Amino acid sequence: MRLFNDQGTAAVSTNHVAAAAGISPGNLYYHFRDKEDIIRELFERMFATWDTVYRLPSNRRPILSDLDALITANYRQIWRHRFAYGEMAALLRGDPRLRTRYQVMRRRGYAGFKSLIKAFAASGVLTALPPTARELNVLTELCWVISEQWPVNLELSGRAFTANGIRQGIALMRMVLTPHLARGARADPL
Amino acid sequence: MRLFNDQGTAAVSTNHVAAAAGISPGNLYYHFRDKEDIIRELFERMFATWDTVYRLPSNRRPILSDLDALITANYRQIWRHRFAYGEMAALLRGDPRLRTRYQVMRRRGYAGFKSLIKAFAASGVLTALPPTARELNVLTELCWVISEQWPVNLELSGRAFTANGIRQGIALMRMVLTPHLARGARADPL
DNA sequence: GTCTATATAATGATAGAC
DNA sequence: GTCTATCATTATATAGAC
Repeated sequence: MRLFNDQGTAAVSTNHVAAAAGISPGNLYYHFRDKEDIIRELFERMFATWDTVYRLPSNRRPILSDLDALITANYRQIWRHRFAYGEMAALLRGDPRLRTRYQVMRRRGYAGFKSLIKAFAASGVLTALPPTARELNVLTELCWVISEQWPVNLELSGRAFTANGIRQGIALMRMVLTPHLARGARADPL
Repeated sequence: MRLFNDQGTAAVSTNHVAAAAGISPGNLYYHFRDKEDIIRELFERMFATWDTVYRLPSNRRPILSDLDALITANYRQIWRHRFAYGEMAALLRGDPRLRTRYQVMRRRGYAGFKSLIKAFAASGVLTALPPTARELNVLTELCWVISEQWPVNLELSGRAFTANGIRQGIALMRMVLTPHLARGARADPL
């Protein structure tokens, strides 16, 4: 994953992976059927983290700072797997099996995202959610796109993924959500 | 560009490009130094279109429908060059020269984006722009990320880039801009 | 400018010993 | 499970004739 994150999947050969892992190419092919299989495994590990990352405190009602924490955790998560998000379209185009799998997990993730938004609404953090289901979908989609793309976008612009970069990303998400925030919460400092 | 859009740059060899162009591989290398050079040329053609696409009517004040038209034109433009946006990070990582060039053009494009937003504010379409320069930057960045990523995102989710897909993209951009729209303009149907 | 032919190198992947 | 050795294929890129 480190190699893929740093150089992109196309620039990293199976020989490189084997060398970095400290094993022989032959041994690598004992553990993985082919290169696509390695990438699929990395995707699965990524999917597996989704359930734990996008989770609210179970012992109390979520508050605004939970929202910030969630956004931050999300960005870190995406950054950790940036090889995937930086060339997702190319990866999915080349591997139909991975594409199907991603789209299934994406739908699940999207539903989870919407649940989170609704949970923040129920707890009074977001008091002015869009009235129609359709608009709520648009809002969810908006959050999804920004979540998924902001860390890579940061890299593209030449900036680094630092605390400051994350802060800028939170500002973006806040600008989307502010019109839906409870009145008292809006003044919360970044 | 068609091959790259359909299969991704890594999956398309120079031999494929030559065959699709109806010339020999040797001839292709007479016209282009190497594969990166081909990609750089495609990027340059893309950059060249930016000035013509992101442009307001010169003979009158821009109105709300101009904003929608601009967003639509933008999405179409991105879609036409989706090979670039679908694997931008990987492409820039592998070609420092391209990275530098992209970042220069990106800064220029970002400044143009901000000018457009200000022009819509000056003409009364956007009446409630964020008060501080900092917030205006966040809004601009937000529009930029969505512009750049929505068409590819549409593809990733399994949807097609059709009139309907574009309409959904406009809805996204509208949700970002609505809090800043003039009151009378908000009721405008999609 | 365009071609054919080819050099060179790397890649993904396998065979088979241990 | 791990290795060495190697294969077949493919890709980029060049040489040189026309």
